[in-house]
Amino acid sequence: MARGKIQIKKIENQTNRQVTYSKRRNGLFKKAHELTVLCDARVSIIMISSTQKLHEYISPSTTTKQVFDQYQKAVAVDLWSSHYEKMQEHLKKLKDVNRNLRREIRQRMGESLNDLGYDQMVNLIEDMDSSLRLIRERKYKVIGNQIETSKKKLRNVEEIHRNLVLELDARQEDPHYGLVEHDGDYNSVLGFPHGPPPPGLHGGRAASDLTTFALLE
Amino acid sequence: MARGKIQIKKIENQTNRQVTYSKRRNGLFKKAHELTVLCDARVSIIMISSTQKLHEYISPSTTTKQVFDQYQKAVAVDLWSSHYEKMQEHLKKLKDVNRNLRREIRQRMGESLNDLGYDQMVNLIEDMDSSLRLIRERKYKVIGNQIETSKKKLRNVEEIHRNLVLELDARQEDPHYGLVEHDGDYNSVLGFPHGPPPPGLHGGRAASDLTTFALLE
DNA sequence: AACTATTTATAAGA
DNA sequence: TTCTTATAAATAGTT
Repeated sequence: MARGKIQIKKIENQTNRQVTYSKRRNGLFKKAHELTVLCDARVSIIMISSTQKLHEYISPSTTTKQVFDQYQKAVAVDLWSSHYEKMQEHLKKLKDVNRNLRREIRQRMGESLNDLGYDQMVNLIEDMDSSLRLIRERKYKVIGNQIETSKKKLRNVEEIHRNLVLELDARQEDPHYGLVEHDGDYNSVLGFPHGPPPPGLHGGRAASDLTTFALLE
Repeated sequence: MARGKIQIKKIENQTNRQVTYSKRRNGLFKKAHELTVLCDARVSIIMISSTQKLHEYISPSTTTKQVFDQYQKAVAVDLWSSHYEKMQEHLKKLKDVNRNLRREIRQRMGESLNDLGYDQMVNLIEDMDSSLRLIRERKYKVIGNQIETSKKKLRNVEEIHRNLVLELDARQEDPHYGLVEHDGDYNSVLGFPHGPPPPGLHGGRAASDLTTFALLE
């Protein structure tokens, strides 16, 4: 309507469209407000842009809800229920599921058994028995892993100990053998972070096979 | 806006107001429609005149209800603020509880055991063991009850049998003893609804102690 | 409902 | 987004 007439058809340029939307939205809201004041009317405008953004105008003399209610009375359409009802339904379903889950747990804990028929009870026992077997298996596996880990650590400690002894022997024969400065700390690596090292392990300096440490992890 | 500027304030002249309302309403709807087309937007306008007449514009691409639903989703928090938020919270809590319950059941079924520490696993096993004992106890009790019931039934049957035998003996001595018409059906009462009566039980007529039947239930 | 002088809205450009 | 401005569109008051 200015600097050239325009056709009323979709503006393809995204930016242009956005700008026009913003400008005309303001224009529309201004007109709506003038109408509200001049004619003592109530106006509700809700707009959703092509980017799904929502804007609204509502006459100061009322609320959107009031206008909606009036509209409902006139058109006999229920505008409010759908949202609320869906939520209520969802809530109810969740509560049901919840109740059932609780009951199942109670039964698995030996309560509320009156709800169960004899056959169901037999099934439950079978199920729990096999579950228990599974869990016990798992427990044994965990124990086994722990033992395995302990054994590995022990083997490593023994290995290091053997090396140290060999080294010591070598040094007693030749005091200059393999003398290298090194501040590695066996204790923390071997799982003795603060306590004294076990007998036979004199930590502090080491010149021997460092690849051993990689195996420790 | 033509032939003289006007103040934006209520038009007191009733007729004038009505005319302006009509003109500007058309203007507003036209603008709304242009906006709809130019910017690919959706617009809903509801107007209520000072005489309580209702007019609406809705973009052809949608329905008033759709726009309302969208509006509700966007601003529901403002409209039924506390209620809606509480519901949302409740829903969330229920979902959480639900998730935990499911996890517990899964663990009790020997799944998702990675989530459990060793001690927790030991506790679970203890718990399930004692639960299993409870359920087995219950099962044995049910079995016991069933046996008890069967025994009672058997005793009753024997009792009735004895009475019949006594009665028969009495009648053989005196053919007129206790002769009374009666169509009671022992079989259904004693748990033989359709099959033949067991040997020694000749159902059909009975003249003796009817209080026995009350005990059968 | 039509007319039209004038105000207002706004498209395009910055 | 905001400002500018030439021009299109809306409309107040009149008929």
